[in-house]
Amino acid sequence: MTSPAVSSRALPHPARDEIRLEGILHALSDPMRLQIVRELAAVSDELSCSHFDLPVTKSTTTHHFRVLRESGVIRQIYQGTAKMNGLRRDDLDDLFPGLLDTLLDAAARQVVRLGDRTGGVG
Amino acid sequence: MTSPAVSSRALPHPARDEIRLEGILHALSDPMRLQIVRELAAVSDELSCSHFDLPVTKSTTTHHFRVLRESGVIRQIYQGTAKMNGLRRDDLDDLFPGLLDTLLDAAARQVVRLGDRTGGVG
DNA sequence: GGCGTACTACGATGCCTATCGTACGAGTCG
DNA sequence: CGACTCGTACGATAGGCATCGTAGTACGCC
Repeated sequence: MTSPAVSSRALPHPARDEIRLEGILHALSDPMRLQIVRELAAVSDELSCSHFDLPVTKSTTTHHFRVLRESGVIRQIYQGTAKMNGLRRDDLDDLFPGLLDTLLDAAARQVVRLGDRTGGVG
Repeated sequence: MTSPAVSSRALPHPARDEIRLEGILHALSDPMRLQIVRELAAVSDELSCSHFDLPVTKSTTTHHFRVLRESGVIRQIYQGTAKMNGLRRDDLDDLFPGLLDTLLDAAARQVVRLGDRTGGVG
């Protein structure tokens, strides 16, 4: 009633205090998920799941996004049929200052060093 | 000879260029291994495996140290029957500047925040 | 040589997880 | 309504991994 414009399908997110460092590290230890986070950081905006062209099926993509959400790395919101994904920068920077930027920098350095194409940012 | 004093049993370590960020994150996503790294960083020296009083058997302890070594986080050297462990600060700081310190800081903050005893440093 | 300590190697076990395929629900557009 | 797109849920599968126990190796000491 009050806000019928967007879908009200709610997605469970961990509260800020429930975010654990081990969970973040585990989530980012997967190359696919690390790439997702790099792309999200590059646009500093929200992207739909379908924006990402990952070399896995949609089922697996859903799985990876859920891992990122449940670990507290990203926030997911439905907008119609699309599900928008954004980094939880505010929460992460508050809990672990500098962690996200350092991890992103480390990932970028590795891409440069290895000449890897996993970045996909550019 | 030049250095016959210590055992020559060699342990396989990844070269600096072989160290991967994903491997580091995976290694540190385990609470036990994160605690080991925190203790090593606290003493900024080398510690034997038996120094650590982990709530697992020696077999499991060996396993965790191997994961840390094979991911490039620590260096292991035999000294007689003991096996000394030290952080690969030089390599890590060169490959990923600030990463190790940021991760250690994040871990410390979490211990303070959660009132957790997993630190064991003090 | 004999003994004790420190660590390893190997096999087993149970859980977690990355992946897939298929069937389904939610929303948009004609 | 009907069709299409986006994403989910569920089951299956294969591989990884944290853990253990036991047997064994390397080293130092007496």
